[in-house]
Amino acid sequence: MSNTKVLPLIEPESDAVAPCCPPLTERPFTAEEAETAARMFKALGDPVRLRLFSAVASHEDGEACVCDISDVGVSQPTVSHHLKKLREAGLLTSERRGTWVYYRVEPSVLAAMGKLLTMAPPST
Amino acid sequence: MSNTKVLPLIEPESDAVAPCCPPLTERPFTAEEAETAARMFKALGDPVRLRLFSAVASHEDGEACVCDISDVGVSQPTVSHHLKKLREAGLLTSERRGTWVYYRVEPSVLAAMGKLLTMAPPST
DNA sequence: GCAAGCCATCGACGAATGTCGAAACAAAGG
DNA sequence: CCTTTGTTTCGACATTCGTCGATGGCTTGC
Repeated sequence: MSNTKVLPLIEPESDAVAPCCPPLTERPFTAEEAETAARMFKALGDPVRLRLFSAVASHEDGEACVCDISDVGVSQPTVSHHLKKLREAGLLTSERRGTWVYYRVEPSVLAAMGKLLTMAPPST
Repeated sequence: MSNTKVLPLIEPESDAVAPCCPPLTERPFTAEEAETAARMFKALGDPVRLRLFSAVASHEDGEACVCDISDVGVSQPTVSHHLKKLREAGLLTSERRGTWVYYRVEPSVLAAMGKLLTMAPPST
């Protein structure tokens, strides 16, 4: 058990994070842009996921143990399922430290989604 | 049944528009807040709807005829279905003028959703 | 090693969703 | 009127989604 490796923890899912699209108001989205952006919106389009995400985002140091945020009215497997969805959408990352697993928000994603929703400045 | 109440004319859909929630990062969302906010994110969580919304939002004067934005790769009834969903979520409004129906973005909603995604300012 | 606690995965189920073609509705023009 | 054109509604279908209980994998502590 010489499992001394420390950080092969970068998720393959993190490519969903990247800057994807201009503001929604700038020009009509292409099919590809829409596909990418919709994946992120969809991830936040469920009440339970939104509560979980908000719980992590507002928690101390921007990270939270699963055990701290599991009280959202659904079973434990369901919580785990939703956290996985949020991970796959690139909104959260997870890391195991000893007994517990900690989730953390990917800050660049919030910024990217925020920009999508900005109004275009009055063009001339 | 002297129902003299004055304003039953408000669309049932328009309540989804209102200021609903603090930034996601401020504190954990309540179940109610999550329900409201998730409805809006869900509406944008489909690629076709996102393209339609973007097409309207980026169109001249912020409004567009259905016939101008129907080229998103699905049948016309499906376009109509998605536009209805966006209306019900409070993101778009529609108005018939003669032969054509025009859709228009509800600007306050973009602002509200944008605020949800803002990072909390460093506390103290 | 073994029991206990935390978290993820599996398999199954009903409900919701996206899609279409056909049909209905509405306005405009002959 | 009747036809044409633009848009919505209806009915049906396959797929996806949210949920659960049961099970499995890790890590810690005895």
